[in-house]
Amino acid sequence: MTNQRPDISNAEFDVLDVIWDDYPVTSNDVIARLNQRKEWHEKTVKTLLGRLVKKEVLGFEKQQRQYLYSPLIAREEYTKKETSSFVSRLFKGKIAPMVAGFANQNTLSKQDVEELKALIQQWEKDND
Amino acid sequence: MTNQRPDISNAEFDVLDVIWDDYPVTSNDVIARLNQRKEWHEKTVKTLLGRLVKKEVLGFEKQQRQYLYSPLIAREEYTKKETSSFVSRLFKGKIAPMVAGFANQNTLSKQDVEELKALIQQWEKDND
DNA sequence: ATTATAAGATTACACATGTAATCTAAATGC
DNA sequence: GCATTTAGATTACATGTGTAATCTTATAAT
Repeated sequence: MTNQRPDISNAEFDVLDVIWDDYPVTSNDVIARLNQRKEWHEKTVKTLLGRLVKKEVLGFEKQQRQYLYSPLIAREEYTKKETSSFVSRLFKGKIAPMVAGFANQNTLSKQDVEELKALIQQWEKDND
Repeated sequence: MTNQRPDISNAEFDVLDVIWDDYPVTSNDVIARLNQRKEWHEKTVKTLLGRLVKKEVLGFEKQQRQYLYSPLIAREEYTKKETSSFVSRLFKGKIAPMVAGFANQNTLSKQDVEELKALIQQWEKDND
C-alpha cells in the first residue's frame, strides 16, 4: 500500500500550516490565526477545514458543538516528501544545484552557511 | 511592473521541461520526446503547447505550416524563482532546514556533499 | 484538380480550487 | 419556552487543469 498522500492545495496548506503551529484548535482559532496574514472570510476557512477533513489530512474530536481539529500528518513528513518531489522534478533529484540556484537568487546569511556546514560535518561523521 | 510569472501547471511543466532540453522544436518533436516517459495523446500535448503559448511561456516561429517553439523564460530563472517560493513557503525561507529534511528523506551521495562543500567554499571566498 | 493528411484552433468535459453564501440544527439569551 | 446566534454541512459558481475530440484549412499525394 503506497500511502497515497492526498494533494493539499495552496489555500489548504495555509490552513494546515497554522494548525501545525499549535493544536488541537477550533475553527475559530484557525480563523483568528489566519486573520493575522490573510484576508479570508470565515466561511472560506471553514470550507478549507472541511476539505482537509475529507482528504484525511485533519482529524477532529467533537467538543460540544465545536470541533477540535488536529493534523493527521506531521509537518516534517509533509515537508520531507514535498522537498523530495520538488528536487526530483526541478533538479533531477540533485540537491546541490538547488542550493546553488537558491544562493544565487537569494542572499545566504552567515548563519545559513554555518548551518549547512554543520549538516555536512554531521553527514561526514556518519559516513566516514 | 512586477513581472508576473504565469502559473505553469504540472502537465505544462512536463512539456516545457523537454523543450528546455533542446529547442526550437516542432510539436512532433515534443510529442516524440514525451513519449519516452508519458502516455499522452498527441492531442493532449498540443493542447498543452497551446496553453503555454497563451501564457507567454512559449513563443514560436512559423515554419511553413508547422510551428517552431522556443521557451520565453529560461529554466534557470524558473527554477530559481520556484525554489525561492518553495523554501519560503515550507521552510520560512531558510535553506538549511530544507537540505536537512532532504538529507533525512533521501540518501546524500558523497558527490552531493562535495558539491555542497564547494558551494560553501565559494560563498566564503566571496564573503570573507 | 481533387482528395487525403495533418497542423494548429476550437470545443468539450469532469474534477480541483478559490472563494464564499445558504441551510440546518443545536446551544444560548431572554 | 421561544428567538437568536452560531457551528458545521451543503450548495454555488467562476476559473484552472488533465485529457482529449472535433473543426478548419493548408499542403501532399495521386
